[in-house]
Amino acid sequence: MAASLRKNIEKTINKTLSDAAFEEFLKLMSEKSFEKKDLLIEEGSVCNYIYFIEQGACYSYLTDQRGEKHAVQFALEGYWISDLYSFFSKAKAIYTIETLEPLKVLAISRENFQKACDNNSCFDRFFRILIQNAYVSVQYRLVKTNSEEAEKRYFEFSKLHPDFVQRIPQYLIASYLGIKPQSLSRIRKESARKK
Amino acid sequence: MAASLRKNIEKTINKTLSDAAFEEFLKLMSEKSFEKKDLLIEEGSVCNYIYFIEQGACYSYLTDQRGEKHAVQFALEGYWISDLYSFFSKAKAIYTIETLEPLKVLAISRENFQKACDNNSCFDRFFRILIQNAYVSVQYRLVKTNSEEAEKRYFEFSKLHPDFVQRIPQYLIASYLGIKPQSLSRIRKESARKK
DNA sequence: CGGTCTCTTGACGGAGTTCAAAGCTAGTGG
DNA sequence: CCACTAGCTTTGAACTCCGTCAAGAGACCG
Repeated sequence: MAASLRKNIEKTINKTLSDAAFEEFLKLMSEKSFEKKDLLIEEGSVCNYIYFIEQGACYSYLTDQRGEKHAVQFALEGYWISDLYSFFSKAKAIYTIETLEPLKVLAISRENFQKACDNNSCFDRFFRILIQNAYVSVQYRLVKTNSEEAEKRYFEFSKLHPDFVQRIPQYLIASYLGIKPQSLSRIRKESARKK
Repeated sequence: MAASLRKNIEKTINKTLSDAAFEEFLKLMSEKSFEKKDLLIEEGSVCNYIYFIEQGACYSYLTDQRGEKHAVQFALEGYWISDLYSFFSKAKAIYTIETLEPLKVLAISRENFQKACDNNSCFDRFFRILIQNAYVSVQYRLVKTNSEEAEKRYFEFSKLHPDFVQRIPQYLIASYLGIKPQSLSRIRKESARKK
């Protein structure tokens, strides 16, 4: 049970956990299930959990003043997702997290997160590395958004995340890339023509 | 000495450090000075330090295939800067860090970073929070880049970072915002007209 | 003061948006 | 199991924001 979580942690900190240490951590997490289109977090409410995806797919987005949604992150099996600012500061979340498929997650609350880190400092390290990887990749995405055209960004994305392209609707991928669905459709059409 | 660093750490982890703990940490850092236009890290070489800015200003950028530079981060007094991916993985850096003014920094090497975290787990926590804050703000910048027009991004930026607007050349701010200097000039002209 | 770097301004062009409408697809209920 | 609907994708035409090219004005430094 929760083998994927254990693997995820051990791979991240690059060392094995004792059975006891892992069991202790796992006790601090609760399993939850969601239907398709359910919200894990809603903008405006406080985000009390960090989620590890066991099965299914979801994504986070920001809603702008005109009511348009802008995809921020996708999460499939083995990914973590949350609104970290809200989680750590208890401020209102600015992002909403919505499922794309029926979802099974392991959730850790703020209090239990604190406990986990206090019990065993390797979890401070684990979350540091997790967030560090997320930071590095978001920073890269930002600089690419500022320096590359949409077409190139799309091909880099589909090379890096073929699984996302399979399972996530095109209009959300467009949003994630910072373009409109019409534009992505044209990019794909044009690239099909070339070949 | 290094009071600003101590304040920075204590504010971040939200508790005071013992003199001994801080001294121990400080011993792991070395003070370095740079002239204006010096490079702290160069794209293609391995980044071996994380830098804490004591005095001066610098910024990181990515150079694209056409040789154009894209500003990624600015750092003034009290900020930390590095190429984290290169630092942690020992891979070649993709960013260059260049001073904008004569610079005084405290630098921590990879080995000493490891020691600091091993000696005192509050540094694992410190760097987790530091990177977490950076992550939250870069993610926000990205979604704003994808959802707001350049004019609005510029005003949000100048409201949030009036000190940057004072000390950093306009063409670099433009680059940071993902637009050309000409466009930023026109945005500023237009806003002056309105008032 | 001369040269280089930065900022401004103008005219034009192009990547991506907007608006609109028509296919297409998948999920739902009869 | 099929029909219907809602949501997704595609396509076209006009438009817009920002980029590109070019040139000149201003600022800074040796």
